[in-house]
Amino acid sequence: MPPDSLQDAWKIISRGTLEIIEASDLKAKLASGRPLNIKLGIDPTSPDVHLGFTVVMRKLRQFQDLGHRVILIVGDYTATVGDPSGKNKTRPILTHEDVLKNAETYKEQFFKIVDPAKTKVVYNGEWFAKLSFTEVTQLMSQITVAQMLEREDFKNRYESHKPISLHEFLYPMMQAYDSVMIDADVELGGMDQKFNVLRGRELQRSLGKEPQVGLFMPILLGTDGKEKMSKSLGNYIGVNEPPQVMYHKLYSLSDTLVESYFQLLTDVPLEAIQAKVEAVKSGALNPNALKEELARDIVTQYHGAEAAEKAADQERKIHTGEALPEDMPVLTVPSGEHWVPELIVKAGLAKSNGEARRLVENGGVSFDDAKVSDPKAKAAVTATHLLKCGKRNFVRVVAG
RNA sequence: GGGUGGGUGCCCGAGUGGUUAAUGGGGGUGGACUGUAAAUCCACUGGCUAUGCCUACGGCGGUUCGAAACCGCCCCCACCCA
Repeated sequence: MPPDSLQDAWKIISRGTLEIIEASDLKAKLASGRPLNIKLGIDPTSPDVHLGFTVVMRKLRQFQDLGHRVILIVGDYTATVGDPSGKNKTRPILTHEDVLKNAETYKEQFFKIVDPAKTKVVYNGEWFAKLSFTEVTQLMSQITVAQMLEREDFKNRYESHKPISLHEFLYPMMQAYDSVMIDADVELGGMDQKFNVLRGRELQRSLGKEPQVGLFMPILLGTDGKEKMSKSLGNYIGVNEPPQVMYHKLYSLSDTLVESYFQLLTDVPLEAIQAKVEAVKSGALNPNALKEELARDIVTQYHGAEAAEKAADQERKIHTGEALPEDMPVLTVPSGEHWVPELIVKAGLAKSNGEARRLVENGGVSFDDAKVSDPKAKAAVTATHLLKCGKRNFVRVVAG
């Protein structure tokens, strides 16, 4: 590889990374000109892929575009152990069957970003199923309890008197063993994976193999701008979400996240991002405009330019009050009088009559643009009506 | 195996016989403001067409007019000792 393209490659690879251990090793590997084995291990516990996962996937794709090979390790075995990383409690152990099913859903979403032609998928049960107890023992003898307890999450749990099951100690070593088995050159992960990835490096070295490089990407914060993006926290944007939903979530993103989202989720050149952020700071650029650009870019990646355009248009209309969402949910009920809270529940806008009642009492509900303030109110459904709860929740109520 | 401290609503965490779905915080939802966001302020936050009824403080029994609180047994967690 000629030196200038090597430099370009480095620029692409290092974009957005938090840490590369060791950068010099990676440069050497890249300079060798051979296709590298880029490892990503997944533990398909939740099959819904959100933008947080795509940070790493995009990086994989960049490696592929530079001629390298991705090895996706589906942790069918490790998932039954449960990665303790970043958790303050023991994860539930999945059945093997669940894992395989989740893996399929995961792969489908994974290949929206990563090129399947340059990807090898392996299940780590392939080797772990054959490992003897003696071999496991030998593997575990490579690390001490004190070393394990240095790891942030274990330490915290230990100190705060939360349980740590002994089997959780197996996980980092299993992940390390994966690297050995596939001759990983680079392993990608979030910073929460640092400990595990470094174990892989150590293990390879002690077995006389070329150690892998750890490439760590930042954890993408969720739409609230506080916690990491996660489904259970409800601050996620799923790659399978419809364009309108995706657009809206991105558009209502916390201001503080715009720069990092651009950096980690788009290919907009870093200098250009910087310039835009400066422009917003100086007041030359409306922050909304920048968010709009972000939302459009990302929605385009998953749904195409046309869908993004449409979503942008819809979003704008909704906010200016010009129009209602096009595809709002429809609730069909027999014509006649209906207790409003009941309609709200049926429409899925509240979980219980009590909650719906409270919505009404709080003044968040309107029926055909008339505010409903009496929780006992009934609405006459005769044709097609508009039920609104809060600013953005609309339901078409149709007599039928 | 022995000892100690614990298990409370979505989460954290008060409460130790008696108005009460159960202080407070977080989170969530609605409203005001705004830029859609943030910050701030206000309201709501177990279920039930409901001035009442039901379900709730690890589980099951018991004491009592009355228990989340007292007693017994059991389950679970952490720590210390072995």
